[in-house]
Amino acid sequence: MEFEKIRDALKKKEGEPAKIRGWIYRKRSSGKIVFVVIRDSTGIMQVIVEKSKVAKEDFKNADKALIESSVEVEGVIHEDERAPGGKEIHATKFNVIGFAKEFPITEYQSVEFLLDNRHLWLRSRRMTEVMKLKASMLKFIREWFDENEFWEVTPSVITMNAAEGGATVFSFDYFGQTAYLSQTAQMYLEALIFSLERVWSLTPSFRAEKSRTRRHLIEYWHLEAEEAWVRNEENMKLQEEMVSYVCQNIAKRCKEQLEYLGRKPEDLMVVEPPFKRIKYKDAIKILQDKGFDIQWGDDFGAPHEKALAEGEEKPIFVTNFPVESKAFYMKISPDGKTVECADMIAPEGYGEIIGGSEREDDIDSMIERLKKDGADIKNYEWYFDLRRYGSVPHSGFGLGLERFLCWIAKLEHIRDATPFPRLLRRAYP
RNA sequence: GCCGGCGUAGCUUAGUCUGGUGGAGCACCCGGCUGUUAACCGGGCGGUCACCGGUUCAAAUCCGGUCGCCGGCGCCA
Repeated sequence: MEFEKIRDALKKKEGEPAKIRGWIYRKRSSGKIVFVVIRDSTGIMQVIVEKSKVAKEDFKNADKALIESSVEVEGVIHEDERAPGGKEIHATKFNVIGFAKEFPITEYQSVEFLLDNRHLWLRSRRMTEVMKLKASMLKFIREWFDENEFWEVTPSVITMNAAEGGATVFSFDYFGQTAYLSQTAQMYLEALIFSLERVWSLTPSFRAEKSRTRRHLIEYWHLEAEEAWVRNEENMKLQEEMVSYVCQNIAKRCKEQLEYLGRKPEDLMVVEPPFKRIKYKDAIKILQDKGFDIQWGDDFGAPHEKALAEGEEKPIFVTNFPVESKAFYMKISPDGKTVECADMIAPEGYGEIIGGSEREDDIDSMIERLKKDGADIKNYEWYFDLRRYGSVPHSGFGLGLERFLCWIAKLEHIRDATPFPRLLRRAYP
């Protein structure tokens, strides 16, 4: 008989044989009977080991094996309302594969301790459900891009182009030259649209910002797309369609994970196009009316984003930010003061999850803005070439995958949206 | 960079204000129990009170410094 997943064993009927393997999740013993709850990647199931029903050695091992020991179990299914899930296995064989030492993570846990023991905490139900949700998100994202004729591409993470609007970069020695860890794949994606037209990529991005908030990771997964022949308005349409597609599929197909994490599927089912669009200048007025001390030219902080999305069930777009507050590659609007950009702000205070824009095609304008940022123009020559050889209107956007997941999974801190978070003071384990 | 908080057993903590032999729960070990639900009952093991210095007859406790961590702001996705 083959091993089966706990999910499948739980579907079996009274009296059927079962054979599972996994890790001890909980254990209680009572003299001549041991209750062992086994965990595998699909769920948990209680196993009953009775002294009179198994080999002497098997009972002894079941009795002494500590939590997180790895085990193989054979037995018979019994329906019993006292068991979690309503079914349990009465063991005929109980084989310990790896005896666990005393597991450090117990009933009481602090944030710091769990981060120190992240490699073990990943086994928790909570982290497991979050990682499953993340995998599902990626699956639906791929589906959507595939159905909308985007090509997935694999740009480099090592780059010589340092600047993206003043955000701090990690630098390192590249055989005698200074190279950087990428903060965005955007410029490489722009190069690829001249053959593939619509491209997207998923890469790690690195920000050496000394940010210490629940919305920042030093290393995060950056989902970026770039589209030829697309202007800002259509760019927003693509974003809201993609985000809605992911939300609705998560709501329909990941109920178990959502329920465990406390996110109602209905919250995500309502996410559908179109999303509300607010121009920056109107957003400023709204914020002033709400009592914020903010004026034209100021960038939004977390409290501003939260206030703007207050009462919204769906994300909103804030468009047309002042030229000075955005990156050199964003196309300047006809008014000359703002750029053709849009930030997507998630509801419930989760903040900005997407930044996107139509791209500038005027080389002189870009050079002027780059110089203001103190960038070395010669590293951008290749990028200007893209405007010299058959330039087309084009747009793109970048989504912080962990921020998106934070909102979807209703997480309190972005560190839980990734298995090994890189934080300001922590890169171990 | 700025503001705030916390470091006591493997873990979670009481004790710090008001100085006088550091208590408990969990985990683990031993014993008991044939239906437990993060079981229960009895016993046991476990502490350089983050580190350095100062005050004092006496410091976990008061003072100064160092280190580590957490929360928030700013910046950003």
